[in-house]
Amino acid sequence: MVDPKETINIENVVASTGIGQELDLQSVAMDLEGADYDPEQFPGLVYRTQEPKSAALIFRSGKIVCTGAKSTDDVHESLRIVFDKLRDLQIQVDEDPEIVVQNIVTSADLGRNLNLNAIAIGLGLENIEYEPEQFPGLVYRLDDPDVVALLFGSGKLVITGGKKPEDAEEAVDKIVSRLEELGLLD
Amino acid sequence: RLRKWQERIRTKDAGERNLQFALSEIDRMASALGVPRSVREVASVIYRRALDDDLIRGRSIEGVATAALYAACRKEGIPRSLEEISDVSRVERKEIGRTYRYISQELGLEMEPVDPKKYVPRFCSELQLSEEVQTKANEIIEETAEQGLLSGKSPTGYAAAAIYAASLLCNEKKTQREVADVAQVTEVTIRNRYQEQIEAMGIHG
DNA sequence: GCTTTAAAAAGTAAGCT
DNA sequence: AGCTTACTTTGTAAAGC
Repeated sequence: MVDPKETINIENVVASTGIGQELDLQSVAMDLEGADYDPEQFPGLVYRTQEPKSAALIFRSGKIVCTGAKSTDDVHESLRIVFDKLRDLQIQVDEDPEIVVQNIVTSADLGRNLNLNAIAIGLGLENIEYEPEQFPGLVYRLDDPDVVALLFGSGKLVITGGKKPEDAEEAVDKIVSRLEELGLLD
Repeated sequence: RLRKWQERIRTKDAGERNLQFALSEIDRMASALGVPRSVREVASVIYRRALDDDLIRGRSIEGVATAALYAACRKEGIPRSLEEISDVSRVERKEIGRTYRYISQELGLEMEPVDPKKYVPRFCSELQLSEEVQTKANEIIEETAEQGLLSGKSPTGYAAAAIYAASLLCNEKKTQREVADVAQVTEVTIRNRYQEQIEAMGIHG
């Protein structure tokens, strides 16, 4: 039996940072190739990096949100590219802006099909949300780590809301042992 | 503090005044759906509880009333799909679903997933199918669900496929389109669920 | 509460050939 | 009958309405 922990894959990392300088997004939009800026629709300017692939939301305040990266290293690499692009436009950017990971989305595979109906009852209807008419996944909120898991009939799952990769590992471990003690993983 | 107290009284009074409207809306929708009086009463109780727990803030009265009715139908064992419910409500399906999940969580309704078999009598009756077909459809649902085929699937689509399969097996054939129309699902969904079900049942369609 | 961005899971749906 | 595209769910920051 493959340890479900070994199947964990980081699918998306969201992080925030700031250059410590206010920006004139109108002029940045003019000079930065590929920038999408529509202040009527959303106050942030969207800039996409190709390698690593990510999307940066740049705000007037100088704060930046980076999303879509596949690892925390990719987040740093993507933001390094964004910082350099801004410096190319003669914009002052702090030396090493603090980058804070806000959310990590992970997928994993328990390796066997799940009876979501039985799991809903077993985990307790008050602890889960399972409405297959609206969404095929069962929503399970954990307290520690503070993450949300989406369990599917195929045995695959998604863990989101974590701030570090270990959160997903702990979550998978707890979910596996909980399902095992309920006799729902056989 | 006095201001907050006054505000609470004001919103409570407003809620009580709107209660009349909410209850009449529940009555109107329940009539349109043709559900028994017991369901309207359960829906009214759920709405009142939502009002008492201040769950209506930031939501429309009609949305909470509709969600309460949806929950009541399920609690009473005669579920209506969100599609059917939205047909008699002015609130869109997505909002009804969201509001239902919210009040269900907050009020601790502990709603069990809908059993597809609950749709069989009504859908079969609308299709003028015999008791034999209903029994067969229930068998298909029961057996395939036990094999784990139900996880993540919509109850209406699941029931529709079993009814379609049963109508074929009992020589009372209904087309996928006919079944799809009463269940408000697509023929594609019936086809997909049907294939899985007959394979699990060991039937060669 | 909404707006925007990203990604996964799996089911459902709609449009086109 | 496929194939493609797109929407449902979860979490998260940002600024502004």
